[in-house]
Amino acid sequence: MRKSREEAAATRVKIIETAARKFRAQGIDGVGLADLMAAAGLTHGGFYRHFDSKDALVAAACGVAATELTAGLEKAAAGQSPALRHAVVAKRYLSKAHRDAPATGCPLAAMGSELARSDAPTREAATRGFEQLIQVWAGAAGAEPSDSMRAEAMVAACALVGALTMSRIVTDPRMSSQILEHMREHLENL
Amino acid sequence: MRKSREEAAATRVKIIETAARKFRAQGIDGVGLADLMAAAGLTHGGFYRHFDSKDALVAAACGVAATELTAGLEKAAAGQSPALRHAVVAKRYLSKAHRDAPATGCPLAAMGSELARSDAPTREAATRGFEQLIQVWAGAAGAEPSDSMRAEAMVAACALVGALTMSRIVTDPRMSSQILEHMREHLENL
DNA sequence: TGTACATCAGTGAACGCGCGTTCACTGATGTAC
DNA sequence: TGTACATCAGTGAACGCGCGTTCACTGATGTAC
Repeated sequence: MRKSREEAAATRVKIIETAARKFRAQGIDGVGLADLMAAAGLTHGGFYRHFDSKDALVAAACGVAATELTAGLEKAAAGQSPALRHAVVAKRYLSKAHRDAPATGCPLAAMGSELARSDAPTREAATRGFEQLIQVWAGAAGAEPSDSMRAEAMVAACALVGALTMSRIVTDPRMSSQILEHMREHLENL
Repeated sequence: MRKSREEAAATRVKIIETAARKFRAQGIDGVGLADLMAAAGLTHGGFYRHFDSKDALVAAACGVAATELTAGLEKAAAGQSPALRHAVVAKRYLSKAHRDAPATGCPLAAMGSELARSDAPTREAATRGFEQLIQVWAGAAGAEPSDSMRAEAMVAACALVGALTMSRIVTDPRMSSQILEHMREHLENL
């Protein structure tokens, strides 16, 4: 039953991407490895051929999720003037579509409080993801941003994560929409 | 072994306050009922004399945690001018002491992503807590705030939650401090 | 006020269940000659 | 290029463990007369 190196590499990717989706949708503790492997089309026994532990997978999944998110935002914002860039990123990140699809959205918002309690490799992956989000806001593809631009981008990134998280918690649909809209206006006029 | 009504009421409070601390420190899924009841000085069998389920306790604990937080902030901010009020609330909420003591801090930051996946009663308790935080920022003890003041307070509350959450995730201590400081400056100059 | 009895707060053992992890096994892949 | 053997990706059963919840039981509290 041995698979070729190529197939094994593809399996690994499949596991990570399945995990990235399921952890965001159901939380880290909410997903069992047997569940997860079945969703990836495998049995759970083979898991440890690819990862040392569940925690190691969490770190990998968090990294992939963050990179996919920021790549999508960067693509949408590429080539825009600084002001428009902020508008584009805020509109996309603070959309109802993003709020209603945590499985494919920002891992910092979908798993934030769980990440704060995770082990060092996972928090490092999350930190890199946050750094990427800051870069997207600052638009610093090439050049180093100034201190004040970087400070502003850090603030904006936190505000994005906080607003999306709160829009998902709140039970009143009207209030949920208002959170997204008000934060969007605030960040566009920054 | 029956206890008096007073004693039973005190036990209930003890369970809720123990839960409020432990859920914030270890996450909702990270705390078992046996653990929790032992921490409250009881055996786990008696839990269901007080609550229908773990979920019911989560909702109660979330409500108590939010009320204690906002009462503390309101007390510190009481009687201040609007501008100073924001400075006082931001300084306290975005302090390293708060960051390093999630067990006694804001439940929205400590359990945010888990709350987003919780049942309706818990999310309603969290929503009321968020509303309280908005009121504290707006300083609307008596009067109804204007639409724009309420919008600003909503934005500020989200930004507070997001910044505290991110400051706990990030592995670089310098960056963690910067998140708190930059958000504080941003909100003070709002 | 005193007595008889029902109530129920808290105990501790037990329930089925799913968790993360381990392991013997299979057989196709990869390697050495 | 062909053969012999080692490797290892994936299977499926099993491990001990802690989970939320249930239950028979104890005995002090609360109630009815």
